[in-house]
Amino acid sequence: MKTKKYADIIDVANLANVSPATVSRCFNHPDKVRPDTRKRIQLAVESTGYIRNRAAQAIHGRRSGTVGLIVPTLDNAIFATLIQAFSEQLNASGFTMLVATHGYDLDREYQLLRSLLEHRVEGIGLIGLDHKDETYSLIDRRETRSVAMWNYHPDTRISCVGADNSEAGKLIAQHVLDLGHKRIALVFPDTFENDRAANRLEGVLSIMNKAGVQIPPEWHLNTIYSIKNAREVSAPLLSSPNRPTAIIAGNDVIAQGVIYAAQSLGLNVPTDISVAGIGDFSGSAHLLPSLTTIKLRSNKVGQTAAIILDKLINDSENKNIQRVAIEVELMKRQSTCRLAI
Amino acid sequence: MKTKKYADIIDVANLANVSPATVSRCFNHPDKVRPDTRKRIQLAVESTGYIRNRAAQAIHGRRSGTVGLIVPTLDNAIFATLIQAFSEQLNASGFTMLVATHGYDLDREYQLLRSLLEHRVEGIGLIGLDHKDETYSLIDRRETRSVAMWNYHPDTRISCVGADNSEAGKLIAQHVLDLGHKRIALVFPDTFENDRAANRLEGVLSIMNKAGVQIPPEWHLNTIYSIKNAREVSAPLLSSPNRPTAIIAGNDVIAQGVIYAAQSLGLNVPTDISVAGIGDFSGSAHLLPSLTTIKLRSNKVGQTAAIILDKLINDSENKNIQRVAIEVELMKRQSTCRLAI
DNA sequence: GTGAAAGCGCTAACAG
DNA sequence: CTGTTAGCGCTTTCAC
Repeated sequence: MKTKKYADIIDVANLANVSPATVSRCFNHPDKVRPDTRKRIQLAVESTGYIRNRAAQAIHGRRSGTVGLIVPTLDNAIFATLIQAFSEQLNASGFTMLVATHGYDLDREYQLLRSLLEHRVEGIGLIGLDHKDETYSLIDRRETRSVAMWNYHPDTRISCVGADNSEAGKLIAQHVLDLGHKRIALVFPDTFENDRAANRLEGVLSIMNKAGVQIPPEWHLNTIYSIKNAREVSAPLLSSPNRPTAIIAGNDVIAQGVIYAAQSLGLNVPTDISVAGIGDFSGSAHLLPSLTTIKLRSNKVGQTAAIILDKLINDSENKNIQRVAIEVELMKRQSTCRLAI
Repeated sequence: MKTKKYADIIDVANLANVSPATVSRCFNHPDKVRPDTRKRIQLAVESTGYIRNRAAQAIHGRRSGTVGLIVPTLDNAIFATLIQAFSEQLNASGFTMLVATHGYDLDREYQLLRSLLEHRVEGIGLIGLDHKDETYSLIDRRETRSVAMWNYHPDTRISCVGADNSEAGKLIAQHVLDLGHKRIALVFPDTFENDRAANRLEGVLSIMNKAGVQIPPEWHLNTIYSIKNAREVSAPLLSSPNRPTAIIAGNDVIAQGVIYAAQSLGLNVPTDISVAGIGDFSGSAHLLPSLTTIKLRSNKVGQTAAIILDKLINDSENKNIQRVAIEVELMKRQSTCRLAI
């Protein structure tokens, strides 16, 4: 004797006096089932406590109803907004999101992609454009719909949507130059396997170069994404008698650390030193002083990416690579000011 | 003629000159397959580009290899650390995490639970202890291994691991009282469908009561989780001539908003007004002034929860409800000080 | 240690 | 509109 634990589609069918096929149809093509039959099935579902088995659905090579997302880390305000928007938009299209984090290890990213593919995700969201060749080939080979978020680039192997980080770097650099600064320092995260930071830096440097402004190597500081580290790393620079008049930080968290370093050394931001960030994180507008930065609209990036992915998955037509640049915008606020003469 | 797109277990079997059954065994019980056979299969897997189909596995009522996580939102530093730790520990046990967000809507949470169950997750992580009765019954009915994170309580329907938020409230309240304050205001988020905030508030109030300190209703402010809103909401209170000498905020983000409100009104924190938070978010130690708060160790909560869930899933023995309280700790920092006489 | 065969729960034709 | 039939890709008894 077999004791089934949970109701399956057959139990529902029996109770509703229809065939399993009809029950199945009722879920997948409700319009093809007569309303009263539908109601009977609905009732049977409730009274049996039946819960569909997506796995059994997915086996037909059909929809698994999941989309994978691979991010470096969740423990970071940086991606939070992005992921939230991505996830919400995806949910609205009926997908459930499988998330995995690789901790900035691209080998791990490849492994995670394989693992998500085992779950037969219908699409993949990635962060950035810097991925292993294996990762790209696997995506190609399985023809996995995919979209890279965060970074826009006109020439990519997969669809992408993101801010033009190079443009962001240029904008903030130009702003600082426009204020008359020439003695400028940089506090950036490591650009290794982090193309966002690399692009921003490249943007900043290109504008500096064009303006003929040199940044001495010892004024190009390296930090991790942490207020604490940024603060520690920039303190020596700020306490030097020969300090810069402006600092451009690789992102807002770093900028916040720099501001704290300055303030605890008794420097006024911005009159003693201007500080600019990139990212416009939630909260940046409400710091004291409020932070001049570049708005990246990460929620729009996440949402747009989800829409593109949905289209890639559902429109058998539009299989071409889509590339969307989300505008960046200079947010002039209190932490930067014109250089006193 | 059938054109299969991707290699399946049969292709692998043919290439390796074994039966599909052996290939399957090779994945699931490698020790039951001779090493050289195993190697041959391994080779065939690589050359065919075969990727296992978890869905087909899951259909046998066996492991889906996924665990579900339902959180109110991802767009919030509050849960980021927790989720990251949970996810990492889960990954270490070989699970992939399915994440869904309900935006603080508990009806939606129930729907998401159903949806995750459709994917046959092997376990569920939830935030908080406040859930619909349907949610709890569904978990019971399907005997879903589950763990509630964030909040500890000695009497729960499912396993839980979290900080004792009531204790956190008590600790911070006692600290403020110990500093001699009697004119104390509260800035808290809405406690509706948010048991963490409710427990913290209850802890604070119980200590206040015990000490005979009354908090006038107009000094009990309500805000959402945002620096901006907290700042706006607390400004009127702070600019009143008859202002409190200390403010306890429902969490660190709110506390930061309160501090900014005070500072932009020209008040010194802590000499003019003490401000305390709860949570010890990353960054709180590096604010200016650094924030006195209660450390909640959310990474430990997430990690412990994942370990418990893994145990619940894999140890057929230990099916009892587990409850773990993660210690809270007062972090005395610069934003509070003894009341000047 | 390995293969053959019988499903797992569901869905997509195809009839009716 | 609904039922019948034939699998999807894999795992698991049972033999061998």
